[in-house]
Amino acid sequence: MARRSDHSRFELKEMAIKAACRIITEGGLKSLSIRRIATAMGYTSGTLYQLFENLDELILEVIISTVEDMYSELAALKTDNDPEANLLLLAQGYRDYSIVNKNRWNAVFVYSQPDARPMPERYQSAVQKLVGLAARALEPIFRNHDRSDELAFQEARVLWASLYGIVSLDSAQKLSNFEPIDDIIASLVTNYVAGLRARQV
Amino acid sequence: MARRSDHSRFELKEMAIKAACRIITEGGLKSLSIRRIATAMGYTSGTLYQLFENLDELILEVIISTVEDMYSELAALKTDNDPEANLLLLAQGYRDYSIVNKNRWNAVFVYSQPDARPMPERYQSAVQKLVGLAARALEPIFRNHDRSDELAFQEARVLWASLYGIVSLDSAQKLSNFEPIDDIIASLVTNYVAGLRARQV
DNA sequence: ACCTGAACACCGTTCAAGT
DNA sequence: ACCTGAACACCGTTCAAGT
Repeated sequence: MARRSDHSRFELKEMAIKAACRIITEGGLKSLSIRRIATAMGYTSGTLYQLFENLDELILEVIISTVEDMYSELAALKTDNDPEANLLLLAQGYRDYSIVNKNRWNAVFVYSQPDARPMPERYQSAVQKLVGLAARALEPIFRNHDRSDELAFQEARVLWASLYGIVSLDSAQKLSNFEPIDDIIASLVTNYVAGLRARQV
Repeated sequence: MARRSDHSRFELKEMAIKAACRIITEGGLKSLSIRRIATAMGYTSGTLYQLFENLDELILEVIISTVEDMYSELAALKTDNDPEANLLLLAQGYRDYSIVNKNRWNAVFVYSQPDARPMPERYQSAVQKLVGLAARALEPIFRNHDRSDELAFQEARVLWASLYGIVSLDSAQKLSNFEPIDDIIASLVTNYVAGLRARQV
């Protein structure tokens, strides 16, 4: 072997990320390993270290592409003029995606940078785009403000983080599940929006 | 060696859980291993399999005791008569605990049962007690209802899950942190309570 | 009965050696 | 330059063997 050059560096990276994605989809993040990815690609583990710093960097790529993938699903949803209805639509889309792509989305929940470093810029901007969808839905509420977009984005971030908590607890079955998750999500959105409205007067 | 009986089965379990707790506190969940716990106890790894089914069961004990520990901290907080002020107090306590006991609380976030099984009863009831604190704070809002305690508990669960999302995203630095976490928490509590109030009329 | 330690089947990561 | 595969230092888990 050695010196095959069947694929460009770029192609190899793509192959690795795709293989990792498939392994996570099938067996969850815990089942992922460098050796397994290498085998799935038809290479050996050493090769992966020429493409990525380490396993964490590779996982990060899967995470980011998953967030981006969710964005394109949510962005395609038909929108409503009413902020509450719009947000409910987005939240249901979020929940649907996290159920259909359970293992992949769970990886997004569980992954964290080694040594408590912050998540990289590329991840942040992928999330930013998702939060932006909620922000646009909220904007009508802040019509009378001069900085309506900024305010909407702040509140959208709160809703995003809250939804993240609800869905992640539900997915790990960490919330005694007497109530269906849809009711919990509806409760969050309805009350939060009602609160924003009440405080705008 | 072999056959020492220096400690009862119960003592050994306690020792193992305490050792695991210390290792997690110092190096995070990732640094925990059966072998490391065994060494810290002065035993070998085989012994731990007479005390616990596997590593997951041992981690679960640490998780539960951490949730219980947080409960006793939050339960000791002095309470206010106003629901909003009371909830803010609890939420700040939650945040404080998660920062002071960062690695331990992070383990609570990250841990999930193998094979997607639900979390066991003991964990659920430990969480239940925590949610109960928020439920009691909310009750004045539902005074006029016949099932005020049930309603309060449902809404408390929504707030609990949302707070969980905010703190976990912040702890992993997954939320572009332009806003301080205290503002995000305040925004959640204020708007949610305002919404509940507005919808009670 | 209690505990050990070797054994098995895995890991992530590095790097000299081959083409 | 590209890729391999052995090597290192770890894993979780099992279980025959010792006292």
